[in-house]
Amino acid sequence: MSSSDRPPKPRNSSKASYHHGDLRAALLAAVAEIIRERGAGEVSLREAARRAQVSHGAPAHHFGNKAGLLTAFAAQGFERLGAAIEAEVARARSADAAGLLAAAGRGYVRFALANPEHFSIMFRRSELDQRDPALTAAGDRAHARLTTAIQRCVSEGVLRRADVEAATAAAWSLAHGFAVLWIDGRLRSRGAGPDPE
Amino acid sequence: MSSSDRPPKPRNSSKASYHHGDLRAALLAAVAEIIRERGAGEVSLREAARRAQVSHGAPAHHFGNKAGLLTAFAAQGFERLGAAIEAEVARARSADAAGLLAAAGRGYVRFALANPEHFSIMFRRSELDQRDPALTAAGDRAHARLTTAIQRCVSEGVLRRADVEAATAAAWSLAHGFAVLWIDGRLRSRGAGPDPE
DNA sequence: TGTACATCAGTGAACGCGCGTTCACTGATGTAC
DNA sequence: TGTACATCAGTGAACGCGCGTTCACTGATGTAC
Repeated sequence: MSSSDRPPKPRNSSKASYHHGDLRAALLAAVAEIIRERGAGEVSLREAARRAQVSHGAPAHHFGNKAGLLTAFAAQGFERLGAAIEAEVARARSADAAGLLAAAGRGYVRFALANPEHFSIMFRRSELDQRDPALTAAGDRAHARLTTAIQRCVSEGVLRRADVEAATAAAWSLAHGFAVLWIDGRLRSRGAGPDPE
Repeated sequence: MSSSDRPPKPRNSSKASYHHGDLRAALLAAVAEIIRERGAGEVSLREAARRAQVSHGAPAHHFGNKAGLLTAFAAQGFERLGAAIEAEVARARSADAAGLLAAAGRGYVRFALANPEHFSIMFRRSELDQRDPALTAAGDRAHARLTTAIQRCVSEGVLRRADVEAATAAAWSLAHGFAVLWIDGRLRSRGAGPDPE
């Protein structure tokens, strides 16, 4: 008995190895799942812990507090947003400046439609820890991708320097508004895939 | 003693007369206040009751449940949105079709910036009772104001009929995105008032 | 004008729930020797 | 290879809180006579 009443050690399966394996990633995935199933307002440390199959204290231990978890999730979103814009711009490498800007917008929308859970948290500033360096860095990086495309428009003479500010606001507004309305289901009556401009 | 230990009857002051006077309006105002001070996620029946100075059971008695309160608040928002668009369009009566569309967009943004509390609830569909007739009616009415402006563009030949769908999506996206980003504070670094297009 | 009554807006006690956070702890891991 | 130890990721009990909802009730109001 004394040797057999210990449960068998968990196997070193592909995922679970070191304590949990990757609790951080598991919790972020749980957050996405909760938002998908119940909405962004329903995220809680305890529910995330339940889904990641750890005790309810674990998330706080890992992220400090609830804002920490949401902030990490939002930062992950900004990383992906930056990557999505980058990818679309790269695909349109040979296009002119206006084409690049359109590509950036397309990347923005693509990201939002592919990651509505992240998107719905990223802009809830009041629930995030805005001093978090990872969050601000990721946000700045994503923003820089848009700015770069606008600058290209200026240097190629498509856009006057005086209009940069307005153009940035307009392009961002258009992409953002489209994404928000689409995710909310208000634009989804007809139409096929996402359409830029 | 027997006649004086009753507290003095509340005076028929301009507001409080019939039971509460206008509890419905007081609760809706309380909701706006909570959102302004603490954010849209912090609205609760009990806090609204506290601010309206009634018992915590009163809001449920009036609106059925929490979704009922939020739905009434959102419906009020859509009413105001429709009125705001209407007002801007009326002011631009003599403009051409494109001018009318711009005016409609201006009305949309004006409303959002003047009523960020309502705006932040109106598009949280999952928290509203979407079968509520007052909500859908107000929403449809506001939407119709945008559609009308687009139709004018078609009838004046500014827009091809085939582009109506895309133009509606673009106009709405632009106005909505601008409003959302502005309210969130992401566009607010420079610039004076709200700028259309 | 006065009286009796029906209505129903608002009360307040009670319920059970899930939450965030804290904290002493355990036990698996990596490391020093 | 083997042993002792320090670290620290994750545990689980405990706390106090605010919440939504229910429900028997009260008492101000409007109405019928």
